[in-house]
Amino acid sequence: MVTSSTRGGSADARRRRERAVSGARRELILEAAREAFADKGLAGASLREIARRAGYTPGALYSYFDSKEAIYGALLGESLERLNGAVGAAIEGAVAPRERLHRAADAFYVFYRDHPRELDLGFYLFNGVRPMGLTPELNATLNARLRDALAPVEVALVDLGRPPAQAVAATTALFAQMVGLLVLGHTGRIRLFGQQPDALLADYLDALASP
Amino acid sequence: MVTSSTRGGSADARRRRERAVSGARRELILEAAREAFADKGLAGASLREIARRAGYTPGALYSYFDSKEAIYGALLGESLERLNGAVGAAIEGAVAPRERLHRAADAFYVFYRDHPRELDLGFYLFNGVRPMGLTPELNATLNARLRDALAPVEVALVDLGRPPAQAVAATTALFAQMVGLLVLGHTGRIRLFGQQPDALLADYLDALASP
Amino acid sequence: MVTSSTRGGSADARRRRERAVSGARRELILEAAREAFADKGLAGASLREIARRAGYTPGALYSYFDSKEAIYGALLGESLERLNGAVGAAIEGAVAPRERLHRAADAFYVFYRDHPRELDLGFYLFNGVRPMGLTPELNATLNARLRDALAPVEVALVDLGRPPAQAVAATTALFAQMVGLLVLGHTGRIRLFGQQPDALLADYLDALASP
Amino acid sequence: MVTSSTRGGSADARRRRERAVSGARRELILEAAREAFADKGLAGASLREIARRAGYTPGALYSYFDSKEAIYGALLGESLERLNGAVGAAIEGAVAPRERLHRAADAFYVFYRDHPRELDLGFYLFNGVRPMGLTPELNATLNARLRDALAPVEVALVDLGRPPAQAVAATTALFAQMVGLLVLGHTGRIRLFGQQPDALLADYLDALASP
DNA sequence: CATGAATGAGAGTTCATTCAT
DNA sequence: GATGAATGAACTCTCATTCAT
Repeated sequence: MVTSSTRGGSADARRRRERAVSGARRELILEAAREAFADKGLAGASLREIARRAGYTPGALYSYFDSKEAIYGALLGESLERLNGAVGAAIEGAVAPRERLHRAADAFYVFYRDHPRELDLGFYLFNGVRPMGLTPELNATLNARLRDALAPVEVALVDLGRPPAQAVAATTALFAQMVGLLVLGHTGRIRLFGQQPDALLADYLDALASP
Repeated sequence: MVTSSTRGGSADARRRRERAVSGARRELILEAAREAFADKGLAGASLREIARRAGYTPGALYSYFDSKEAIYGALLGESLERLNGAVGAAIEGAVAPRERLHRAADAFYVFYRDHPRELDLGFYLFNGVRPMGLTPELNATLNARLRDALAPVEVALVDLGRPPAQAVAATTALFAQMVGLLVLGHTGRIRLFGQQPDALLADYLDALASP
Repeated sequence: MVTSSTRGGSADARRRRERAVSGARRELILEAAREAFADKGLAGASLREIARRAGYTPGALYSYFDSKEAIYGALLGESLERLNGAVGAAIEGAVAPRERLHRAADAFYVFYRDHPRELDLGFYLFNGVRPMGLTPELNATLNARLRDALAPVEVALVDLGRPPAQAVAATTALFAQMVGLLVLGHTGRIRLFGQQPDALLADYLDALASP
Repeated sequence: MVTSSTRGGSADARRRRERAVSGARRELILEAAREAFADKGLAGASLREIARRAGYTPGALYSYFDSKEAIYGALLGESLERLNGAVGAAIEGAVAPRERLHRAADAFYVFYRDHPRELDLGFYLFNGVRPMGLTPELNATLNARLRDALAPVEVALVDLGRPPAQAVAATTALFAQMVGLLVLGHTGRIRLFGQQPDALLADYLDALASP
């Protein structure tokens, strides 16, 4: 592109370049936050700890984020992107609705089973009635991306012949089932009953897909 | 001995009185803790806050509990007692297994739906792999009381003709379903799908009870 | 004794009996304090810890001692008694002044080398210019017993022909030498120089006893 | 690069200035700590007290030191520097070994006689077997500086014709003698014997220097 | 004599955030 | 944009001591 290749003088180009650099550094901070969460969980992911891992002083992060909660929010955003990516990749090439259903649900479940801290993050930010520290816009975006991640399940159910109203109800119930299994699995409560969350989910999906 | 029994068991009586008073004050502290949890959640229920609400100096609480976690543990213990009471009362007089199943599950669900902080408490104390400040004995007790609260469901399923192995798996799955619905309801996530957790649970139970 | 065997009624006898019992319990507390000191040092020998080891509640100790410092003072008193006992036993039967000198000094040194906490105790109580929490009477007693413990050294030096003024100066210098070796040994500082406190003391005593 | 050097090394200068200011404030804190020690001793020199005297909030000190023990360590480090300075200044220009011996030992002794809290500090930080909150590096440095302060004594003894092994033993013994005199002088124990620590040290040195 | 409870002060440490430079 | 410093509040917990019972 001409504009960007004309050397430097353009205020426009400079602005764009700066934004790109800034975005990269934002990513760097989020990466540090992700590692902090994975290593030490919510309580350990203090702003200081994140800054330390990112190679910054605490104050510097306020150039990129308005507050600690905002970092958490951005991190949750990225997490949801990865979730959608995982679900999308899982159903790629799956033609049969039954298979799509299984693959989509499995991808969703496995994503959180293998990254339990990202589930914590969502719970933390939506603790109590209203989200904490998130702008309404970000909140809406996050909600939409969550719905997106479950949409393939709903579509598959419709393709399996379920009426739309029933499909959305069944999707919601499956969502609840998965969240419940994840939480109980994560806290070790499920061992109380000598059960395996993975097997229980498989049973649930079998029942869901059968006519 | 004659002397001590003729003197009216005064030392005995005093000891009994003191224990009762002490127990009442312990309750008072737990009540304050419960309120602190309800008002401000886990993060807000600091030792200072609990002491303030109970009308005590922070240090005074250490006459009754060994640590903050011990208060949490006691609180969870009481919560589980109330849960068991609620479930027990609900199935009182219910003869038909199907009705017992519905009533027991409903009581469990409603208990946490109406006291969401007590669900948080349980999650907090069993965060990560190992419980935090709880003695192994208390931990075992808490686990047992949780199983107790779900036992009526399991029994009803057996009475409905399910083989034992299937009954316990179904109970666990129901547990997960309820926890999922509670968490999603509590964080408002379920509104995303335009669903009502209560209705979804009813559907789940209907399916579970049908042959 | 008649008085004490005539059953109970006498107020005198009762007073005496009570004092004996009280003294025994005082001893019990001091024993607990000694153990606490030996196990955990000055910082760990809190009033609570001492009470716990003695099988009492903290408040109960105030029936026997006016303050924590008073317990420390009494403990130091007992320590000095044992010190005098050790020194006395060491010189028993020693005729030659030179041998008495060696034995007395060695007993003194070994006592504190093997019970370093009791040296700490003395330093603690006389930290700063004036003793803390000790009555002047107790302070005078403790000082006198300390002098007593070193008196055999002084006597031996006189018996070796030293003029009195020189004997007391030499005793004081030996005292300082022993304290210095004990402190440096206890804190490991003496290892810096690759020396052994015991050997250094032996050299010092040899020089002292030679004409 | 031309640009950065023509612009006067402003970033460099700034960095240098900031480091100097920071160092000065560190000194200010250490000065406050020193005063707190002098006024109230080890027990009274709490982090809060030090911060108060320095005009800081308690938390602010953590910008300069990692822990309370680290402040103590730095303070001891400075103390040992001053000690070395005092000893070094004292032997400046002293040619005769005998005079060097006297001057070096006197300087060492007088330093601690006039600043008894700094002796306490050293004892505190090397309490028990292992140093408390000090890094091994700092510990090694402190040990080395202590040896340095006594090295002139050892050298003078060698210059007086003592074999090396005897010189180090004699230095250690002198060290112990001085520490003993200081401790006994500081706690007033030496008055018990009607002696003056300064005179006793003079006697000791005379004996040490004589053939 | 002894208890159990309570006080009030204080311990060291961590936190998110702000702001001059 | 980034630092380094600082705030101010909060954290859990421990202490010696007191006192009604």
